[in-house]
Amino acid sequence: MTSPTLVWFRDDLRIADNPALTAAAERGAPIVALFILDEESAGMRPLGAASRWWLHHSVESLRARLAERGVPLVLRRGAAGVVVRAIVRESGASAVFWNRRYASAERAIDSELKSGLRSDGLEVQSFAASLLFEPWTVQTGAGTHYSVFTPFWRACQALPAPRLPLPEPQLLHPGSAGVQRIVASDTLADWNLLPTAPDWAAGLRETWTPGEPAAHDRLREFVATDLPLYDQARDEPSAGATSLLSPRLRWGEISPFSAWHAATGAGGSARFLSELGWREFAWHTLFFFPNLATANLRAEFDNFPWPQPDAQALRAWREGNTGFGIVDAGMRELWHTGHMHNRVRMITASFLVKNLLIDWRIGEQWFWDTLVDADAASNPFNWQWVAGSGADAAPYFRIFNPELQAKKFDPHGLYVQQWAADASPLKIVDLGLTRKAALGAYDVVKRSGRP
DNA sequence: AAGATCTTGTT
DNA sequence: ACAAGATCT
Repeated sequence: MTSPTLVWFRDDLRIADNPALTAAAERGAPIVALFILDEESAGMRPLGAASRWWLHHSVESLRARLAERGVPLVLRRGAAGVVVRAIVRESGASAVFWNRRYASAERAIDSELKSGLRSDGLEVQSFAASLLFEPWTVQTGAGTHYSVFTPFWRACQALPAPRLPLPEPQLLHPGSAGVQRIVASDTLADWNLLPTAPDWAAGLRETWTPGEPAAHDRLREFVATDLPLYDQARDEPSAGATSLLSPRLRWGEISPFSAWHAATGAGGSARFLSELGWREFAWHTLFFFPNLATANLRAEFDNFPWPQPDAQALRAWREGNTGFGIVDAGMRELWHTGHMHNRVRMITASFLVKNLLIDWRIGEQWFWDTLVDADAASNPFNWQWVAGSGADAAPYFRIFNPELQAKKFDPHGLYVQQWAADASPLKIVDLGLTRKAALGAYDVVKRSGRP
């Protein structure tokens, strides 16, 4: 019996353009695939509810597709460092391959495992798969990381172009099926990832098909029909011109390399590529600032005089009952579909922080819980961008006016009509007064930064 | 990835 | 009178 190669899947729930899986296939030995639900290791952020829903269906899709190719996907729950060692023992694996992760708790787990397994004599390899540019390869002239997007993205584009995506590896080796030891697996149902009592996921089911095949279908459709109009239409939430790739990228059902080359091959859109760039920049930032979700990137924002949060206002924001059509439409779209148009994310976030004066971390946590694309880097990065506390952030005095934004980007009210036709017109705040209050609070931050 | 207001240019 | 552009916050 040949000792197998263990491929540990994490944020890369795909078969195509999966360098770890391809390298395992080339190694020739049978493959055992593993996915761990790690709710135990120190520092792991618990998945939000919408993320758990997506994960369930995406893992199910991956399991079925690997099974068709003769590769068992073992599911286990527990601290990854312990589980991987157990699976190595149980399977008799002599090599362990995975694609890299970039958040700090995950990196700590992975590097400890890599050195531990290697000193046990195993072959361990990690691969670049989830980012176009490894964070440490993008450096300023001074050898530091970037804190402003434009020079960051310029530096990325001066690096060698992103590699071509890898084709699906050949996984079925004649005679290899069934020769592996059987390794016990949880069932997905054991993990209780889906909501019950109540089952609030009907809107998610209507909206999304998780899994690699649907991700590629969407990419093809986006490139063929939406990309030509992208630059002009991406900011109109009723236009349906955005890629809808965010949850697929977050879970790695499709790689950024596939998205990059599909877009450039179709004539490209500098704007769409730069959106991929913002995703890169968010991960670049998280890599060098691991507390991005909890700490202000600009330390002077620690002096922001947040008032006691208004529980009623917060609830109205969450439920889409603020009386501002575009805010309410966005929050309802989010609740129903687990997604919100990018422009509207900025508007609703600005409203929470700058009109309700509620700490960006509270909004970030709500998005974390309700977005199917909740991403450990992009979500806190973008909240800090809106709040003004982040990297290359919106200046503190840039306060969106939701009514002007609606006039500009939803001039016919189609988006508001779609999501908030029945919303109450009663406005919970005065935009002018709350704007002044926010400017006053930011002034405190500004003055605190001076000697 | 902005808003308010002031300035300049065109009817 | 109004719009586009510059400037400050």
